[in-house]
Amino acid sequence: MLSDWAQFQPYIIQLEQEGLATRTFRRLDPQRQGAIVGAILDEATEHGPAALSIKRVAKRADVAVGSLYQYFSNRDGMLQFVVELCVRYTKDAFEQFRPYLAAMPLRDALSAYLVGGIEWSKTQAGLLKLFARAAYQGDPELAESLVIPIADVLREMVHDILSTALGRGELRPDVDLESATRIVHALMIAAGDSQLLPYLNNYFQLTGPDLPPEQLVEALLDLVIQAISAE
Amino acid sequence: MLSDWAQFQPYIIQLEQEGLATRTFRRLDPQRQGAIVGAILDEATEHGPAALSIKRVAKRADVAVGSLYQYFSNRDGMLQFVVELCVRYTKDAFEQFRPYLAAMPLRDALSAYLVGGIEWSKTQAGLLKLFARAAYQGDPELAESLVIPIADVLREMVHDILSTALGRGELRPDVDLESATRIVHALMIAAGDSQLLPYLNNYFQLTGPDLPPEQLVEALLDLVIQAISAE
DNA sequence: ATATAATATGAACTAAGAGTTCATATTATC
DNA sequence: GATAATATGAACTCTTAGTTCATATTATAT
Repeated sequence: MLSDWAQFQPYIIQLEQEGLATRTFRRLDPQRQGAIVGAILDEATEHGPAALSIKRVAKRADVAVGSLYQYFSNRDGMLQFVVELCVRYTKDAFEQFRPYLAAMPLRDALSAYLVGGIEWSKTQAGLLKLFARAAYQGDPELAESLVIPIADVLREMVHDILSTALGRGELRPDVDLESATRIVHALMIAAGDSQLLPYLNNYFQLTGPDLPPEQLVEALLDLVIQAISAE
Repeated sequence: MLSDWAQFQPYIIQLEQEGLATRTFRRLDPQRQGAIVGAILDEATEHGPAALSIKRVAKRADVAVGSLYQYFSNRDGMLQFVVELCVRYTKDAFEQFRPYLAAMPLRDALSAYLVGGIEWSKTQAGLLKLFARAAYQGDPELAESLVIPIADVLREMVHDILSTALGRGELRPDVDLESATRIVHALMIAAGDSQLLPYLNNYFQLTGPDLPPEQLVEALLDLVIQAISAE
């Protein structure tokens, strides 16, 4: 279920104007809208967005296939709709937090970024989950329209956090900001995604019987701080 | 092309005895064997092992579909064959390097592990590439038979490297070995895979215009050393 | 040289699943 | 009560998968 569905309205209006969804879809009662978008997201994260199937989405949302064709032009249009919804909503959400995070002390900022990102992804919608699934799939089309735009925002946020910390003298003066940003960005992704998509932890093995998620986060922050912070 | 094909013979004999390949396949001339295994690996890393298609493999290896059924019982058997080949060969290869890596100074060991792992994966065969592709796909069956076994070996190697370094007093005495192992393991994976499967770098963004692979490796090692090494 | 076994081949079959359409039923609106 | 809007899912086409098997080819043995 998608909480606080109202906040998606502006995006839906915008996407209707761009022809990615029909008037009929916009005028749908919100519960049905939510069920449909939720079903698309769930399907896309389960099988990967490239294998998104209209028939499965219809069954999952408890809606007729024919109806989906009243809402979207076709399968690709449907996928494009959720992809755009995902990109815009996620970007805006992160942009909103950006100044607050940059203003926090380094460790608090990284912690809030990671923990907040995970929590947000879990509760708000499968949006960031969908994004992660797309990223690990390698579809060239989604790379351009989805993966790179959001990955850029995420990396820029880490960059912001680190560069303001550097400005405040919290970092060792000899750290290379660019490479540190990239490495921390990748670490945050690995830690976040192995909680969001548990099967990834089979590979990354970041958490385990001896190291529950909360403890991992602490250890991760300790390590990063130890590596780049002054003293 | 698979270099040094002879070294795979023992594995093929073993797998024949276990019924994963036929006598006919074992007696095939090596060039044909290599072409087939190469085609399977290429297909599996391109579309992901779960979507491995016999017809595409046949076309790629320039062999008739019917022939593949003389070599393997069916599609699943074919997949199981390469998966087992991958697991056993990769595990053995890493086990072989293990003592050497553990004996090296920390930074050299990590560097050799990462750079060597990448080079090995590129030249020897698509074996480790296939493994990485499987890991990012989330198929539960492959998780048990492929991802977890190899990921365990990789993590154990990092653990070995770090724990012997600790024994030699190269690490800060207060580092937590377990969490450090897991974090370094994940970092190595992210760095290695974003070179092996370039589309991953769209997400991890570890390398970029300002940071070519070689420089990233240096930066990564610097950061890890700074974080956990004594002084 | 001939007979026999081993191997190679790809057209043909079956089956599942995809995307899409559309005639019809239902609901809302005026 | 009439007209427009929306909902529906069976039916269609198409692609592609896995698999089989009758036949052709090649190797081996006598």
